[in-house]
This record gives sequence, C-alpha cells and structure tokens, in this order.
Amino acid sequence: MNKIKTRFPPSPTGHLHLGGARTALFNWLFARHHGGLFVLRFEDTDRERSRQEYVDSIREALEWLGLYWDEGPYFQSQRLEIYREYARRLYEEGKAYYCECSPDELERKRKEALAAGRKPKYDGTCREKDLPPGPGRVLRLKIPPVGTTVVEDLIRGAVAFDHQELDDFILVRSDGTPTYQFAVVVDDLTMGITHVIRGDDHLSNTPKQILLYKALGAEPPKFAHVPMILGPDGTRLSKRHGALSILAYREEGYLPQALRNYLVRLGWSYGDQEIFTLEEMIEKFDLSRVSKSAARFDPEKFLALNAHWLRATPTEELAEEIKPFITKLGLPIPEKEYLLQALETVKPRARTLLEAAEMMRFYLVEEISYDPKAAQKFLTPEIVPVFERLLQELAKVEFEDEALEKLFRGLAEELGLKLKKIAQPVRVALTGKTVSPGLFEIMRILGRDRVLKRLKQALNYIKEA
RNA sequence: GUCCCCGUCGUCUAGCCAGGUCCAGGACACCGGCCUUUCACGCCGGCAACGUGGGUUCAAAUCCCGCCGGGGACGCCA
Repeated sequence: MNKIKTRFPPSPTGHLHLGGARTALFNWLFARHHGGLFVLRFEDTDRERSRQEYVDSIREALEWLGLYWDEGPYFQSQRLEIYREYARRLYEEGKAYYCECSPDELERKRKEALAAGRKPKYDGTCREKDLPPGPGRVLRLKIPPVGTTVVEDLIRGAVAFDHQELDDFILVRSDGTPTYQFAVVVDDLTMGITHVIRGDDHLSNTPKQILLYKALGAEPPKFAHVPMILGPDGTRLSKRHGALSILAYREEGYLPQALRNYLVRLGWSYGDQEIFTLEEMIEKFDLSRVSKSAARFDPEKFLALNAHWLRATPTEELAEEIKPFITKLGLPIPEKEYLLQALETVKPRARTLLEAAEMMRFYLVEEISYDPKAAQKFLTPEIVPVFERLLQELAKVEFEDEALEKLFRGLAEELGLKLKKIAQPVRVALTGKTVSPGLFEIMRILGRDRVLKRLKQALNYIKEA
C-alpha cells in the first residue's frame, strides 16, 4: 500500500483566504490522519500576476494555522524543463498537436458560439493540420471525439462527462509556459500525489485532467471535490465579505485554533460535536463525512468559536499572544504576574484578543478617563461620603476578594444601601466605565495604591464638577 | 446558452446510502428566566427547517421523476 500524499497548490496571485485555508486544512488533515505526506506547491505559471509578496503571506498564514508541509514548497516556475519534456513526449506520440489560431480569432469564435447558444469550445481548426512547433503556436491535447469520461469522486460518487462537452484544451502557451491544466497533472503525477482534495469549482476540469493522465499513460489520483465556501449572502466569497486574507483575522485577534475549528466544521461534521482540538480533528477527519452542498461563511459563529477558544486556552499562553495587541493600542506591557491576573479577569468576557486588550485598558493606564455618561450618573455628590469612608477603610483592609467583599457588604448594610449603589460608583472611579470584571477582583489586582489614588481622583472630579 | 454539482431551522449541520424509533436532534444568532456588584461566563427554557409537485409504499426528510431555486465550469487564469 502506497503512502498517502496530498497537496495544497495555491497560486501566488493573492492572499490565502477562507476557501483556500479550508482546502489546505482538509488536505493536511487527510494526510495526517492517514500518516501520509502533505506537499506545498506554488502554481506560479502566470508570470504576470504571481508575486513574491503573496508567496510569503501564504506561507505565513499556513504556518500560523499550524499547517506545516512535509515537502516543498515547490514552484512551477522552476520546473519548466519537466513540463517541456512531457509536452515533447505528448507531441511526438501524436497525443497533442500544435495550433496556430490567434487569440483574437479564438475570442471571436467564442463570442459567436455563446451568442448562438452553443457551447464555446475550440473548433479543432488545427487538429489535423499536423503543424510543427513554431513561434506563436500553442500545444493542444487531442481529446477522443467520442466517449465518456467518468470522474469517480470520493465525495460525489461517479460523475460522467460526454467528450462532446470537452475541447482540445491548451497544454503549452505560445510563450512556452505550461497552462494550469497541464502543470497540475504533470506535478501531481511526478510528485506522487495520491489524493487530490480541492474545491468543487474544479469538478468540471477533472475529466480533461483524467484524459491527460491517460494520454500520458498514467493512472490518475483519487479525486475529492469539497463544496465551496460562499459569503454570508450566498454569493462567491470576495473582498466584499470582510477580511480577504487569513492574516487579517490574526490582526483582529482571532486564534488559529478557533479558525481551524470553524473551518473544519464548514462542510464536515462528526455527529453533534462542535468543538475539536487539533488532535481530535486529525483522529476523526475523513472524506466520507464531508457534505456536498456549499456553505456560507458566518462571521457570528466564527466569533463565538473564537470566544470559546479564548476561554479554553491557558492564560499563560494567551498572555504572550496578547502583547502585540496591547502595544497596538498604545498601552504599556506590564510585568508578567500583573498581566496574567488582569487577563484572567477579561478572558471570559472578550471574544477576541483585541477586545481583551481593550478591556484591560484600565489596568494599564495610570490616569483613567471617565466615560461621560457613567461619570454623570455615578460620580455625584451623594457618593462623596461613601468614598471618603471607603478611603479610610481601604487603607487598612486586606486586599483579597473575600475581605473586600465583606467590607463592601458591611458598609452597604450599615448605610442601608444596596451593594450596587456603592459598587457601581466605585467601578466607575476605578475603570471609568459601568461595565468591567468583578469589582473585588479588579481591586485586588489593581492593588491598594492605585485604588486609593483613583478614589481620590474621583472625589476631586466630583468636587470640580 | 450548454454541461456539471447542490437543495433539512436565518446560518453551520445530524438524520438520508440500509423507509417506520423524526409532529426532525445539536450548535451559532435571537427571545425569556436563573445566578448576580455591572458586563460576561455558566445553567434552564423558548422560537425556528425537510424548496415544490407528482409517483412508489401500510408508511418518505429518507427511494424515483418533473419543476423551481442556488452554485460552478465552459480562458494562451488558477
């Protein structure tokens, strides 16, 4: 039994987006599940549009997602000799022929056919001309005119295509570079790829590729066409649907484990299970549970999953991840123990690292500023005596959650007030907002000095107002 | 236009292959409630779907056909 080998072949003409990331994940998972190999290959035969910048960002995104490759990255632009050799073979064996039709002419015929309601396909003008190679000529594959090619898809079952629907597609461009259709086949063949897992937008290309394998006298790999990912509105995923690059999600404070978890459940399921660790995905992933229908990207569910993984990730780990976000907000990175404690309190409340960093703001600034509405409602003259009393008591109480709570509850009872009547003004004095983590935990973390200082600041504020 | 694929709550999906246990289960979102110093978390409860028409059958979300709807391919892009 041969070892399973999958690949992810992005073209470096754009960033890695959700669809590509999921395809990469499925291929990676399939290879890992079967103890096989995962290959990364850049399909950069379109020299006009391929850019180094995209090669770098795609690699970075895959690494961020933890989808490490076992082989590659290969670059088609460095394998031109190999394609040339295979092209020569095809031509010499009469399986392919040169064509001198000009692009303009082809374009004209295509429009004509479309207008006449026919399928726009190459009409075979040069098929029997027996032209030798020459400048301006392309190499086309000779498709058997009659017959049917069946794609045995691992997800969709047998899909038949009549050769009438196919045409003699171009293998080698007039500039000598291979087209996608030709390069993928030669690459998958020479790299020993056993399973091609890709978006179902490639399903209708597959019969052409199978015919090419046959012309080459080779056995095609197994194919599995996974459903596409659509935007929230059900149309093709595009820039309109938010961040187009996977890396943009990282910038917004999403966790790779959340993205993986969201992506793996888009088109694949395992009973009612929603949460998967990497290990579980590898263990449970299989093609038979991949669905056939397209899925829409739901940013809300992704956010919810991110919130889940934020809570499920050890604070120690998160503390490292959140530093860039704190810096991004222009806030200082505190010493480790303080950061850990502060983070612990915002963790169950934040949905992204960016939100968490924003929620930690009051822990990190020296001078806090009040939300105008909060100050207006809670920093009023009536609270002055309470704050003054608190100043005295807090100077001597032990700064632990239980002791602080006991103090507040006792004070509330003594003054005949509801706890919240005291807690909310203090919360505003300490954080500037009416919403925050638990009052006693933030006091404990802030420490006596800061708490007293902020209460005094609030008192001054009230007197000046 | 031609060919191909797909069609269960708003969304992701389980169930479909081996028809009854499904007046359809889970998750996100949404709405109530509990907890409570605020907001979250957590817990409890609710709303909500088999695209449509026909056929087969004692029985259909599950099998068959038509229709409708969505997506994809048809490039010297990948």
